Amino acid sequence: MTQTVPRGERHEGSDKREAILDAALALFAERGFYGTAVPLVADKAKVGAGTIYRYFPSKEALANALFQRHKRALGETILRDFPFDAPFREQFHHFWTRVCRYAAENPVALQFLELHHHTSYLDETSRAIEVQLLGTAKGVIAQAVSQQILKPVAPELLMAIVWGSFRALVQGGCEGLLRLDDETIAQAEACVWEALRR
Amino acid sequence: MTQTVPRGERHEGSDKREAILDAALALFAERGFYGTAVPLVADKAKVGAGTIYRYFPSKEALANALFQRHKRALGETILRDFPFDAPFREQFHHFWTRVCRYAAENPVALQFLELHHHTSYLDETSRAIEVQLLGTAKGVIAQAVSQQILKPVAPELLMAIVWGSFRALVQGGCEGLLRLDDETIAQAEACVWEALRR
Amino acid sequence: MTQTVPRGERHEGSDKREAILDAALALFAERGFYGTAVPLVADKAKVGAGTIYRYFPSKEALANALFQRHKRALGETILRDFPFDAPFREQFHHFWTRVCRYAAENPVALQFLELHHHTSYLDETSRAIEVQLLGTAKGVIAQAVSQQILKPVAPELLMAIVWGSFRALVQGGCEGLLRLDDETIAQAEACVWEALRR
Amino acid sequence: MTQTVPRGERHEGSDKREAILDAALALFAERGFYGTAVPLVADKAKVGAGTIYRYFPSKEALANALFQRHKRALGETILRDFPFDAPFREQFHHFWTRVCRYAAENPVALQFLELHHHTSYLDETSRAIEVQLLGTAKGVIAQAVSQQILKPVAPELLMAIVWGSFRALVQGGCEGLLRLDDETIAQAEACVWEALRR
DNA sequence: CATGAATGAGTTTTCATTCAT
DNA sequence: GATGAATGAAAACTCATTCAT
Repeated sequence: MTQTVPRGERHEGSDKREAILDAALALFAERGFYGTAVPLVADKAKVGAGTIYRYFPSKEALANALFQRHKRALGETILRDFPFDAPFREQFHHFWTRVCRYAAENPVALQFLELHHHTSYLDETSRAIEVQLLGTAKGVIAQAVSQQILKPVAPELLMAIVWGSFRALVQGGCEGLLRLDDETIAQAEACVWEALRR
Repeated sequence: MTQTVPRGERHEGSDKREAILDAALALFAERGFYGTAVPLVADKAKVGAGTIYRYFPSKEALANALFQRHKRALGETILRDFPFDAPFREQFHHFWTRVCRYAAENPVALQFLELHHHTSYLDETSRAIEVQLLGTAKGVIAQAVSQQILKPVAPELLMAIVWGSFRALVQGGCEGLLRLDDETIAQAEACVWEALRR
Repeated sequence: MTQTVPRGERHEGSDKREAILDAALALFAERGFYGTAVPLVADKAKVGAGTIYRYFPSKEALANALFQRHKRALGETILRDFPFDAPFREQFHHFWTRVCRYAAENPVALQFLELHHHTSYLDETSRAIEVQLLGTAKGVIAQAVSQQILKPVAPELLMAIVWGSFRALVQGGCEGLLRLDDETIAQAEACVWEALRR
Repeated sequence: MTQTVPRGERHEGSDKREAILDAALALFAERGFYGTAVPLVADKAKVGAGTIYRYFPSKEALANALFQRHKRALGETILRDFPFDAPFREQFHHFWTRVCRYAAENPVALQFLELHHHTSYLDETSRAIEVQLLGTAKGVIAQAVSQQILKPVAPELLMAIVWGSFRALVQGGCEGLLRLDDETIAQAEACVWEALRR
């Protein structure tokens, strides 16, 4: 019995914990937070209902752990190797490619992250992560606007177009209307770029 | 007892029914379907909890009535005087202006219509309305694509950009990041049009 | 159907509320707070489990309402017509007679009031009532001590003897070892008085 | 592995068993039987939750072991060297001194023994010990009554005064209102004796 | 018709007990 | 033997729905 688990990891990397997070992700994404009963998560994760409470103090805490995990992963996906010094066109390409590839590989996570009503159960930490990412994005966009690379409109408007298009793409992908293959991603990038650029 | 109600409308136009629908709209939009308790709707509508069940057979039915009412209104807003024979650019202008104005006037309705998890409680009728609107839109777009007015990509992709941008705009408006005034609407139209056009 | 309930009493005097309080009193007295499940109270009160929560926001609140009601009643029993200006012997007689008669008529209430572990769920109001009664008692006793009517020992010691004897009497009554008839009450008074008096 | 355990004691004298009993005593006394979770006992005893079940078949059994241990100890404290042939006054002195000293040294044990709701989980053995002690006491008292040393009232009444006063004293001690020093014990004895004696 | 008190099935959460390690 | 993670039955509490008034 060769144990592949090297460190003294109690909870963080536990099998059950992962199973619970995965089950919760799928169910929350499909049915929403309030529409998902805890025993349903337990069943899907193949653990007892009580077990969930050994890993998370409450249903809310579970949702927050989930949100933070995936929001952080998304943030890292975008920011890893981000070409801060390259021209904005290239920055946008980086962003779009990464974010779409992430969505293609984790469609459910995206679906979950973009749920409404996060507000009612997300804690400070979760909100802080969100705010920070948005702030970074806004900074980059605002700079490009002032450099007359992008259309002379409010950065928030451009961000809405970019992120709204992306979200709709992902949702279309989940509903089977669209496939998020490389070609579609590239086409979408070209379209959205036209919306942004001066 | 002088009845001011002229026609045989028992329920359709009743004050209470309207109050219930309004209250439910606000609450569903804010807290979601599962996050909203029926007695809360009753309180906000200033009727007894039981009264809701005189107008709607169930909470689900209430949500469906709400969905259908506002989806239909949105559809009519778009389709009334729709310039089917005008050039696509003008059609898009018509669509965008109408839909944005509707959103500016009924932000909560839009918020509600775009909730996730409608799927779990919407009935056939509600889904049919949705599908029909989407079908019409897709037809118009596909035609414009084949006329080489729009970029040579899947109509679904273009629709995602249009509707996704619109949704994000509305949400930005609701969150106070953006104001949906005429100038913003016009700017957004110009941006999105660039995304679409060949 | 002659309604004897004249005023617009919603909750305070409601039948169900009374039934719940009575059921809870009996069960808490018999099995303790933590040993009594809410549905058990509901069953005994012949109401649905949910109904309890229409009258009391929580199990704790129910226990507090119960405690305050009976502690107040006990306090009033003692203090009504209390002969503040009479000699202490007469004051003691008043106290002992009243308190024993109250116990004979409400043995379960007494049993409940003297439960351990009230501390963990009683709120400020409940505690305040308790403290006030004890304060009054201590004042009266301390005065009698300083008048050399009672033994020259700490008032707390005398109070412990009085109240401890009384409690044990009541408990003996509940367990069927003792009957709290007038003769027993008088005998006990005589005994305890000897413990107190100089 | 040098075993320091001399006799064949597997369980009886084990360190862990003692730790569990001590932890349970403190927690049961403070929070009651139903208010105390087994894992809490395990934590306080610094053993695994499962370990408790190696020493006691159930939570109830643990409570019974605890009750029997301390009730027996109390009984032995009273009965060791009990002057059965001495005059009753001396017997009472012996009893009162021993019992108060025991309480001063083991306040928590006393607090536990006098908990309500023992009834719901105590077994036959536990009850038998209680009954036997009470029987002995009653015998001694009844004899003194018939010898016209004590007031001509029911022995149960006198016992209630003695034991009730004692309990209240101990409780006052636990709550910090009273200190169970030798002087207080002596004063209390004098007071209670006046209550008893003819 | 309108009501809102009443309900019990369902929700989140706890905990005595078990069992693989 | 000892452990503590795992569990499911049961706890406290909520809420969609009904029904007597």
